[in-house]
Amino acid sequence: MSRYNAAEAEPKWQAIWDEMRAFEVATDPERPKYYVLNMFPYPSGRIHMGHVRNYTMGDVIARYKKARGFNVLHPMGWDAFGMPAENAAMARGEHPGVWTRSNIAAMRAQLKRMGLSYDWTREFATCDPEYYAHQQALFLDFLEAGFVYRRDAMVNWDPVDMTVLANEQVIDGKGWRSGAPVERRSLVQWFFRISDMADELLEAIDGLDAWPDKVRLMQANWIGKSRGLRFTFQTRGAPAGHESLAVYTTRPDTLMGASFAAISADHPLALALAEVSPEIAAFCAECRKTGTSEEALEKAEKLGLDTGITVVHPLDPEWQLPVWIANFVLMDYGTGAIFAVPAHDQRDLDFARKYGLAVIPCYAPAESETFEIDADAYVPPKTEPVRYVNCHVGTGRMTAEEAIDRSIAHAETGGYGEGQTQYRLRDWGVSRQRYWGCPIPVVHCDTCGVVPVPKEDLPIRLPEDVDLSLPGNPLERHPTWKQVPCPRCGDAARRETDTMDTFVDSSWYFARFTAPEADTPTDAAAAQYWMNVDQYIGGVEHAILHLLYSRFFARAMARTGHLTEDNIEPFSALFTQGMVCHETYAREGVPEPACWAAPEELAEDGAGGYRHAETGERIVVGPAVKMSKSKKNVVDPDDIIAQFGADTARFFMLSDSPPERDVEWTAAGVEGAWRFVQRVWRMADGLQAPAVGGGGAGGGGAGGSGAGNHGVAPTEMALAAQALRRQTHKTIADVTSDIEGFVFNKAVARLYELANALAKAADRAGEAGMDHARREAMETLLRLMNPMAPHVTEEIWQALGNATRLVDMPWPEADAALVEDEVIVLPVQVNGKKRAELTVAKDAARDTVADQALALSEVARFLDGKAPKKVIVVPGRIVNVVV
RNA sequence: GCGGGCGUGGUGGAACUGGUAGACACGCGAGAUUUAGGUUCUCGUGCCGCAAGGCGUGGGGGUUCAAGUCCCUCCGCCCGCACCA
Repeated sequence: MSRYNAAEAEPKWQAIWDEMRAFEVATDPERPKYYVLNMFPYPSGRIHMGHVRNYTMGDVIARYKKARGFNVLHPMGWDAFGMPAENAAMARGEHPGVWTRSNIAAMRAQLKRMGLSYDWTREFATCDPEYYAHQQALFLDFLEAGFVYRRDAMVNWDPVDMTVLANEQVIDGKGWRSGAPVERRSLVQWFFRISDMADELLEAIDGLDAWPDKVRLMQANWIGKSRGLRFTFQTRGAPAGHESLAVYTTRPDTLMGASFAAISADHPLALALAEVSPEIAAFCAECRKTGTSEEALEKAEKLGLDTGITVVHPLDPEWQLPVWIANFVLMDYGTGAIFAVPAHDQRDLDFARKYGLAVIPCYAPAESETFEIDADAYVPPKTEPVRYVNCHVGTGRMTAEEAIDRSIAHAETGGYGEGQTQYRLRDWGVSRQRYWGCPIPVVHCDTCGVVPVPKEDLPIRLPEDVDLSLPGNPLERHPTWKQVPCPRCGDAARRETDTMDTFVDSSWYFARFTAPEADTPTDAAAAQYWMNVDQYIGGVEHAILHLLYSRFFARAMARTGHLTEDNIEPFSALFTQGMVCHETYAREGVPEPACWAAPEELAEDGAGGYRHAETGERIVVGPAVKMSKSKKNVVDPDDIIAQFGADTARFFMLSDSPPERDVEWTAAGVEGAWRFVQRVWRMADGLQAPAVGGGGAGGGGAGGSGAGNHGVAPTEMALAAQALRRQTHKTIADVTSDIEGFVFNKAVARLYELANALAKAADRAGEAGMDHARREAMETLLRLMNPMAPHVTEEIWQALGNATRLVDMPWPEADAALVEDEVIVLPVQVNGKKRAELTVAKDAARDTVADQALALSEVARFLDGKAPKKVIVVPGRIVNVVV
């Protein structure tokens, strides 16, 4: 009996597919298309198991859809700009481009060993001038259309990477990559006007019904729409130019509960006051320090300073409120100023208690006569009716929503304010003071100002000779690169030295894949045919940034003629897969970073545990966590492919856990997948020579019926053969719906079941129809398994004597007559507990079923000769006898 | 704090609109093959019990002929956002 040799077969089949150009596709309006895309990787050097899992899922979908007759676009490329290349360049003295290119070469080779069905002719890297030239063209068109602008802005400055970060890249007040506390600086920056599309981007989320709810919710929260009232206070005692103070509130129904106004330390009024008051200046400086760098905002104490200024309450000219500068008021939301209602807002209450300010309730719990605010603000849900006791638009029970509506109307009628919708989403700052990114194609001229580079001069290439040994922007320091004549007047001018955020690169690559050779960013015909991406697959960590930016980009591209309005939602369906985890091994008694041991450092201790092979320390096995170099719990895909083959790695990645959940990588699990691959191979061995006994288990020399069994009428067919055929066709139906539904673990389970049935059927070789049924089952197994384990299935398919290639075979069709059972087994319950089973015809009448159930001895036992109270028959499901 | 998700054997996980809980796999146990180990094959495996039977989906309560699934309540874990007015 031979053994399947993956090391030999896999490269062979990969070469055959290459030669066939099996996965190269072209626009073909005659055929339906399917575009399946995995989030392209950053070329960090090596692929990891997360990539293997992600790309295997995409490949299953791609191969399956191809078999279903679709013209499948399945491309791969590289998200190749970014900081790590510069860091590596600094560390090794190697040019970022050289480092990146060699990483790409290594990773491409790894991906090829996995047998993924990519159209490699479409490959590109975002650092290719052929790619970023078109990105620059898009930038110019966006600039002309008003989607891009430049302004002086307070930015998040990463002092380690010496670059600006987008709000989205600041996590807990720290740079997402460097982890350094972010500082605030004022710089002139380029922005994409994404906030103008906030409402459109929010509304369209409703239509993304093939996206995970979780992602849709995260995007909606990120955009953060709120409805409220904007109105103006008249000030008393404020410096000139600050006679009024605008505030925004989502609770205008609590206007009567106002006890003070508060402004941000960055508010123009605060800045004006700081000019003349050292005390205020010092306080504002203190606020800014804690603003972003303090990580424990939760514990951050409310700080405030009374400015001495007052404002007049809009509903009562005699009523004046003090104006405080408060550290919890943000300048970049609303107007940077609020009015505070301590009774119904916890922050305001904390502040009021600390500084002895008034607490005035507007509404109270319905049941309470003696209502008092203590340490907790009273904040009932907006949708529930509450008892208003002090409100300018009415008292008594009403919902806050209703009161808010009335309050806005009241303000608009009274002319002191207007309804306003606010968004949390802010414009996307894309300027980065780095070398390894796409240059922004404009020139700064002292006479003409900001001048776009003419498109015929694109790309603006990055200079090759750069000095990366110093912090800061190498383009700024370059001796000649930025010196150019102004495209408009010809005088000496300077190039823009900012490069684009790398999220820009990944915001339109999916469109470029539809025509990677086009001499414009997209090709209309190709984009029309291939877009949108039918299935996008990637990590949930991109749920907000990348996906939101891409949605913005598609709209901006449509409005500048690079896509159509049909393609403003680029990803029709999204799937976010879970991570690949692995146990951790810690050497006992060794402190944290040093304690981690790699699996190969372990030795079994003979008692079911491990010791460290060299030091002998006891090993504490920790829970499975995401694979990471620092925890030393990574498994290298190359090692697995070398040992077991790509099919095994792919099959295991699909088999153990639901795709959206984390999967734990275990040696036992991989071996299980490997055993299954070998088992399928052996089963085919038995089928090749049915006449010569001894191949399969048991059996003996009963074979010999040869091919004559094909076409045996069902009535003549042995029961076992019929049963096998039924199972084969049920498996087709189940696996098909499992793949469609992205439940690969269940599809795998169905394949195991079919294989088990096939193995059992080997005992009955030679029975009428059995050889045919076995052959059908075997071939079906191969065809259903092919998208998951493409090499071994091709190999067996060929060994079975087929001249065709599975890669070209259509998906099997389930015979509806064989999927439905004629006879079914119904569970029979007595008082809800299962007591017996009953075999009946599929379409047996209720009464017949009930009678038969009552006649069963297991049921009669409980009846004791009496009639049952009730008999419930759910056709095709269950019988329940109530006594 | 706000929003979302999850909780099922020793383990990963199945269970469609309420209808046989534990598919499939791993692990474990017994046996067969093998010089031996591994491989392979067969059988068994939720828990208690010799059995009949009983108990079982985080805890408690409810609806129903029937609840992992629906409702109420409590507990635990995970993720996202977070001084957003």
